[in-house]
Amino acid sequence: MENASFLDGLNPEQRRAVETTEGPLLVLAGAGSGKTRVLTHRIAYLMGTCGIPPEGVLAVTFTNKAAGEMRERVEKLLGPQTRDLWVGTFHSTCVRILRREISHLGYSRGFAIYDEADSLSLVKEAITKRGLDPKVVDPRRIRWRIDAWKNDGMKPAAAAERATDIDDDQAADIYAQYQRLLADANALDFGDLLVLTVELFERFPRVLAHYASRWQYILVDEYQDTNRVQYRLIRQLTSAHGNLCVVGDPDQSIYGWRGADIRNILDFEEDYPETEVVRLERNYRSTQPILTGATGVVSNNLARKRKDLYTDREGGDQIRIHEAATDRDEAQFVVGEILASAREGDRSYQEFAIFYRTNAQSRLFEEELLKYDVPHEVVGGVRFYERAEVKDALCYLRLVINPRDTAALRRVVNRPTRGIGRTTVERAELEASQRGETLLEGFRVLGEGTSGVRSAAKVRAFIQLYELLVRECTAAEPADALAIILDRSGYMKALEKDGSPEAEGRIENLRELLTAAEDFSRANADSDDDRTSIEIFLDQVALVSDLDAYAGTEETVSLMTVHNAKGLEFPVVFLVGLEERIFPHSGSMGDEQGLEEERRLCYVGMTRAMQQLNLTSAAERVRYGSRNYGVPSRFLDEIPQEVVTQIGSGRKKAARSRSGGGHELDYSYAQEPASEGGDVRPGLRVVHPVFGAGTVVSVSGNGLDQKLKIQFERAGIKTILVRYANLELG
DNA sequence: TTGCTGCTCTTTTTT
DNA sequence: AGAGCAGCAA
Repeated sequence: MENASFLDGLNPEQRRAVETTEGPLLVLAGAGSGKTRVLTHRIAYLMGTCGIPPEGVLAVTFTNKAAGEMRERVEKLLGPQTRDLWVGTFHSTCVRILRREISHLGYSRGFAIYDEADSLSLVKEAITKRGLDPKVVDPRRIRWRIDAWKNDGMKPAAAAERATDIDDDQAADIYAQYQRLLADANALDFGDLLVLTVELFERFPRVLAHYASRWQYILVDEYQDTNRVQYRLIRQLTSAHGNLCVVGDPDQSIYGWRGADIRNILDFEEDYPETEVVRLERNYRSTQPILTGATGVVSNNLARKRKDLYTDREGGDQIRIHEAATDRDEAQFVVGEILASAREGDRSYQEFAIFYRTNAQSRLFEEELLKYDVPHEVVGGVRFYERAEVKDALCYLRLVINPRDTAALRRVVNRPTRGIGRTTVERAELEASQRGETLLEGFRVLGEGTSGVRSAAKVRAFIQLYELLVRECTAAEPADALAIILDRSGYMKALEKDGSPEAEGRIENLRELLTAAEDFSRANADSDDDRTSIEIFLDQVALVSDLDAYAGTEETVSLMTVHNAKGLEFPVVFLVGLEERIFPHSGSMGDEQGLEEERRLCYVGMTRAMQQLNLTSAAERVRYGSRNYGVPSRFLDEIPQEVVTQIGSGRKKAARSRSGGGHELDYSYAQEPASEGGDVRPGLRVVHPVFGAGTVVSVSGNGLDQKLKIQFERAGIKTILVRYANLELG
């Protein structure tokens, strides 16, 4: 392999970022400046030119998808010698380490990974165990607090010590209880994965030494979004050599609420003396108006290092702003634009993306897209692996692997309903805690029950089912194990018997789960991991995000939150719901920090656009089932006006609608009817901006109210109000 | 114990 | 508007 090939096509700064292999390196990479390219070429350069073996490199990315893509791109440069190269998220990397080493910390290696729902139910239990009432002490808030502590690397003792008020005292107390429950269940939550890895390295220097000497070169992507524990982990791993390359952009720091600490990147040069700094400021993605607009917004942040992005792409469309009267109108506008642009601009659907601030906003757009048969893909929202039936199946599997997994057991014991209700579960819990045994043991005792427990026979049957599953599933491949579970538990049968459309959907989801499990086995056939196949499968499932499953290659319009849009790019972007209290979100407007993060989020959304950026808002919006009136986002005013074009109704219109009660129709799109100068009669050929070519079937109404029934070639029969339709003669 | 009804609460964003 | 939950009847 030619040495030069890893540097080919890189600009001088990118090249420097690749070639500076020794010591700490900070790459400040503006949006669209080719940072992924730098990372992949750097890895290839390390291995291909410097002769570093693959196992000597660790690359940490933000999502599993990014990890997969990175590995793929490195393989393209180097060939398939990347097996021992570790690329993963912080969480997946920690899981792999812990599966090998966690026995040092007194957990057993079959530990379960608890997601948010599992963790919440355990917090609830912890609250009760501390003699408090979950209705009074909000479990969600406590969970949030615990998570924040974990992100800061604080264990219960430290949290209790630093608690400054009664609330914190109480939370710290529950935190301690919660950790005991986790330990009893042999389970870790997301935060633990990081915290325990750091603890492991701290307490067992020899274990740390093993990994620190293995990974001679470490790369971290999206460094602006790392939290304190992640920082400490990286510090531990690089203590020996300091060969650390971090890539990030302070302007794209959008996870402060999750514990990301922007100090990590701002203080990097102090924390790692003799840091080389490379700035990537040339943008390869967007046209000048988009870049000017986005920079205009983010430069309103006071706490910001100055940075100048530039692009060679002069010209290009202005940023388009549309202020709709209602949220429904907004959705109609966006979908109408997509349809028109797909036709006239000759674009394929995958070139469009719709970004919103909150998941709940997706619904109207989905409905509208559905109405016009536009293929689309929603990223996020209700996650596949969190759907009730999918999670039920997985909990059976979890229980087979880890009999102490109380959250899984509680979930599964009466699914499908088998007569083991709340009372019986409580009795088993009592039994278990009295004997200091697991919940499963509690059930077992109940099942043997000579005491007059009415449900004893049913519990016994469940225990037998469980033992059967353990025998048949433990050594099986995940897909086979799941099939056995769904069969023997009667789960599938219960759904089939149900027969309702919802049940049909559930069955469909379970089939999809089986397919996913089969795909998994195929992909991991030659894995040299020392976890069992089921273990790896469960680990993966626990840590996948929807973004990971998102392919982005099919002929579909993409819908997602702005957070999920990070790292992606699209030719045409619609950033919607730009209203005060939505974007910026009401929850973040209180303090300057929160507001600045919202602004960065807006910047991230805007800079995803390559050619055309559309920003929309609605004056009136239904929220929580009631009407709300909004004001256009301040971010819209922060965009330099010379790069903006207002489309459709102006702000005056929106203001009128807001103050004037009855909502007025928007005439700005009204065109002269196609009938001008001649009669419209059935048989006339017309072209509609959205539905395309068609033939008039019938005419009704007069003047402005004239309606046409049109048979469209592609869209079927629709009734169209001539006034709004902007029809042309075809 | 189940399943129904009517009430509450939600919404930030997610590895 | 919709989901999730508590409370109640069968």
